[in-house]
Amino acid sequence: MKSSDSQRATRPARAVTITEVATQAGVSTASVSRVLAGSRFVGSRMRERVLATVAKLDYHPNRLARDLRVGLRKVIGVIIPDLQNPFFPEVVHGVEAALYTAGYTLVLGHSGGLAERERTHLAVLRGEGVAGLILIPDSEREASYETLHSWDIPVVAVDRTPSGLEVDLVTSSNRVGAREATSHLLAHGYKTIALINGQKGVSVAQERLAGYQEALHAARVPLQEAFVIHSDFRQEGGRMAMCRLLDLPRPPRAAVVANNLMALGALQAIHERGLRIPDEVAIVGFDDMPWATSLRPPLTAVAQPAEEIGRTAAQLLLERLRSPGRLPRRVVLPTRLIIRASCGAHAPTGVEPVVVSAARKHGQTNKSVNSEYPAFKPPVPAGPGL
Amino acid sequence: MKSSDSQRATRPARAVTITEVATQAGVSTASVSRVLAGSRFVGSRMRERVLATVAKLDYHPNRLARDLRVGLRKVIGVIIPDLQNPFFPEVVHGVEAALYTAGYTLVLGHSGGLAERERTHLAVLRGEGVAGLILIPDSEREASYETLHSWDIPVVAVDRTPSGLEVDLVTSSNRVGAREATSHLLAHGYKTIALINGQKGVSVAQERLAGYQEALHAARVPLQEAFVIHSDFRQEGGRMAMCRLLDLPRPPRAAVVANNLMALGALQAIHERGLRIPDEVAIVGFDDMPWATSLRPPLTAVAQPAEEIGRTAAQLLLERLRSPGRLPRRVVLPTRLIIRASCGAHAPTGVEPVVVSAARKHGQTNKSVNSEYPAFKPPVPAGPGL
DNA sequence: ATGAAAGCGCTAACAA
DNA sequence: TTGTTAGCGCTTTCAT
Repeated sequence: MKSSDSQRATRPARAVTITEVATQAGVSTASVSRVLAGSRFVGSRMRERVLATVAKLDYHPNRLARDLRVGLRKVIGVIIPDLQNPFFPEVVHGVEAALYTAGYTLVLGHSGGLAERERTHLAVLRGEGVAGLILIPDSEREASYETLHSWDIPVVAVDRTPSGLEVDLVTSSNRVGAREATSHLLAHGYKTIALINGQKGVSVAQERLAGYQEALHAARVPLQEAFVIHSDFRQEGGRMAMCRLLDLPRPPRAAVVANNLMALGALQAIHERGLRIPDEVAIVGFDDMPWATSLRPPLTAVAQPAEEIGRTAAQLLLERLRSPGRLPRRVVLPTRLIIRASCGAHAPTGVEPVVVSAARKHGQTNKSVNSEYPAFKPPVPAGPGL
Repeated sequence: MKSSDSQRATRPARAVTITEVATQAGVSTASVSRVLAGSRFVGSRMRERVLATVAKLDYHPNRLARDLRVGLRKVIGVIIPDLQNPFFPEVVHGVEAALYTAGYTLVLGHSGGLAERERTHLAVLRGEGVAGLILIPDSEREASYETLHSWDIPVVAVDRTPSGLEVDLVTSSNRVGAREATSHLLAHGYKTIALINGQKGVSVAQERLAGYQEALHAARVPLQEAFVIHSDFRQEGGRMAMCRLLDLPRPPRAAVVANNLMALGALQAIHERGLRIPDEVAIVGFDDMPWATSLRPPLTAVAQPAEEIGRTAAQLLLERLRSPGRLPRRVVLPTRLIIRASCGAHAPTGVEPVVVSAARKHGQTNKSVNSEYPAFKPPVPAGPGL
């Protein structure tokens, strides 16, 4: 429209500025600014004139200029490690929802688990002057966030604990979740239960391992080293891990798999060998994903409130923006064991899964609610593993 | 560090500015700017001094100020309709990859299929002065992008055609994909094939319908109205659609399902009725998702190169940024029919799927490569539908 | 090779 | 109630 269509410039056509509006309306830029800011100190005639001109010229205020002047940006940076793992987009979804409501804009950085990319994004976000940062730390090395120290903006970490960083943190009750998953299998008579876990260094993995150990310990079942495999949170990793388990002279009769992609891989491995679930191998996964119900048998899983995690993280950030000074908080959102059929339990109703337990918010551990379990008859598995 | 830790301000601590660096180094701001810009006209002593001071002060240039001054922003806006559907995050992943390489930053907006949200994001992005826009149009009403007309920046649409908008477009060969899926089923002897599709108004849905029709027509199989269901691209929609089909007096023996979430829903419905796949109902889905191989039977699907779609979109945008003026292009990326077992075909090797055909880039239609098919014996389904 | 100074578009004192 | 003006942090002529 306003650009020379004949001889297109490389730069985008300069946009309408507040000055042009002011001139056209025959008022000062200050007045235009005031009208647009909704100041109470403007005459109604003035307001009309300005608004009309704004509409006529299709004026859009330049946020850059505004933010530069005011020294405040309503922009939040989000760094996530993996767009392939559906868990993270859901978290982002939650973040987005909260930010949108609060009028904040979201700048997304994808680290792909690469420390360097993460650093680059951090630098860019800093240059952009984002008001706050939601960080889902890279899975590899979770240290080296010294950069953040010299950078005085609120940060909230999600899902994984960045070492050496005192910030708000939102996670789900990984330990409890893993414990419940394991206990559930134990309650059904499984005695040889493997854990396919993520990288050793990652905090989620550590927590899930801890939960697994707790459950075994509580049931006085000795931990077998060979049954704990540290993989990489990805599908192929899960497949290989399960292969290794099945290659054991005395393979486990059940497995807890510590994330959704690895669970998929584990299932693959089991199918490839023609083994039946849960009769020959029982499975409890992590993350309740849309496909869980479409699998045969449907997948029992420890559900994490991904979206709520994101929303909570955003809210924490927004709060801290209002009142810095607060001490760092950690919010632990409850996981839920959703019992379907892959674990060898028969869900009472054909369709609806059984939901078991929940940790409570704000760092509390959840009490186990084993009493809520329907009294399943253990499958009494007979096979190599027993 | 530099903020008063005792009496935290609401605003973030003012960052180090170029002026401070200049003063500290005893040079002019212009020099600092030049050094940082990598100008050749700077003495080596100067450079050293500046660089040292920059490091000492931990100076990070303010991109806002820079961009305001220069009138150019290396920021691209991306608007996507649905973060729950794993297809879109993968597209974003591709976009991100390309943008990162080119040094661009990504601002993400989530419309959730809501026109108003989309408008809001558009306005914000405009205010942010993004250099370009990648738009995956809202599924509901794809019109009303008049806003974009008055806004003179390059836009590339992805996946769906925004009506009334002359912009670059990246899609996959939806028509061909749907045709191949349908033809494949026909080739295996299925004569009653349903299509579970997305909303009528959406361009992808239209294209997939067209492909479905083409295949039927080519095989001289009459189209049955009742077999074409327009759902909503979501899981529950797919489930209900499949339920409706199975409730038909003469239900179809096979179905093409036009996206991944709906396919999951359809499977659910089939399982709920205790029907066997593919013996009683054969299924070909859209989108080759990680879980396809973990389903039993593994899901035959029309794969879309989601990530490549995103990467291509970003590249198109970047190109146009360099040379506006160009005429709008549309790039059609090839789909691939990945044959597994849910369609009633037996993949030759136990594990590796058969990949059939591909449309070629840049708008060409792909030639069907039926010759590549191993000679499957049609399952000769005997049931109500035949 | 380096510095002085103008100005990007906007808001917020301060005046009037 | 409205206008004038300084200046946010940066780059970029234009001098020197």
